[in-house]
Amino acid sequence: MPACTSDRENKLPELPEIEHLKRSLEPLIRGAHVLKTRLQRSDIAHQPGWQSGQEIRRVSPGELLNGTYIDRLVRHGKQLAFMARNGKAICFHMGMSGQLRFLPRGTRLATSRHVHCVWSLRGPKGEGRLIFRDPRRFGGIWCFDSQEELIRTRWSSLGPDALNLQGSVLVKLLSNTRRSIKTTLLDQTVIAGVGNIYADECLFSAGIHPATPSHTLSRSRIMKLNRSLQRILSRACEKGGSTIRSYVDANGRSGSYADRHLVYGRAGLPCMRCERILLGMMLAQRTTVFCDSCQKK
DNA sequence: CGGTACGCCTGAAGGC
DNA sequence: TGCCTTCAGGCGTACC
Repeated sequence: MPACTSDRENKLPELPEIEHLKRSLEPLIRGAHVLKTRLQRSDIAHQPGWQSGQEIRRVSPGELLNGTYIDRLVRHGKQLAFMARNGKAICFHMGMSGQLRFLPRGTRLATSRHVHCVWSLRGPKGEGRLIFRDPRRFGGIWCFDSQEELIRTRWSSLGPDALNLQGSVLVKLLSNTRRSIKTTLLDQTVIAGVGNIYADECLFSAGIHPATPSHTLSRSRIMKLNRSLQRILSRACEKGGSTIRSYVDANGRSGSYADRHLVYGRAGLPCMRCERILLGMMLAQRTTVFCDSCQKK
């Protein structure tokens, strides 16, 4: 039996990866004075009102928090925001391959390819540069004049954060949609933060077939699903998220959760629970792996 | 409402 | 060995 497939671990940073990133960045940049910003690729930064095809409004250094202080880091779902002392806010989405790295003064990045924005900071642990790097450019930076505007215009369309979600809330969210449970879990406007890896993992853990129509799930099965979701997400947050080649934390370290994946990336391999061969299917245009024996509709 | 498809983008991996 | 093709993924959007 092969130990593992040639797991093409190239998946997006989901909630646990972003939460771990937030925790690793906080001691380095919370309270930091932003001394200088350099936007290398203007199309990676967005402002409300800017739409592709229209005239491009240049994002100014001030909008990237130049001259002010980073007071707080806030995560919602897969998105991370810096709240500044002057009231402004910037929000990051890492897409598939986004990285935020803090480089203490004197250290260099192995490659500066695909570095789109650089902030020079005087932080609580000393000076350094914060870099945003995103080879695939599915991610981006959104600039807001106020924190209220970020929440009103960008985060209001997201569902409640998946971490510490109450089971009874999940019951309510799933009750009025006929879509498959996997599709619903991936919909950020329903629940914020669940991506393909953790959707498959928590459905396996809860014994629920991914194609089950959401509204047919009993209250007790949804409560069980939520317990699985909370356990898997919180454990992954502590471990630093999945080991995904493209994900690294603020210090450049990758996560260590991959060895705990029971279904993700294991289609065609034996189920860890019953040893039957795990099946793969496409659901919501995404690779889905499940055990036909352990997971029921 | 839900489902299906596409484009965006790069690098890993597989075939030859 | 190196070139070429395929594929993965979130998310916005279009269309049935």
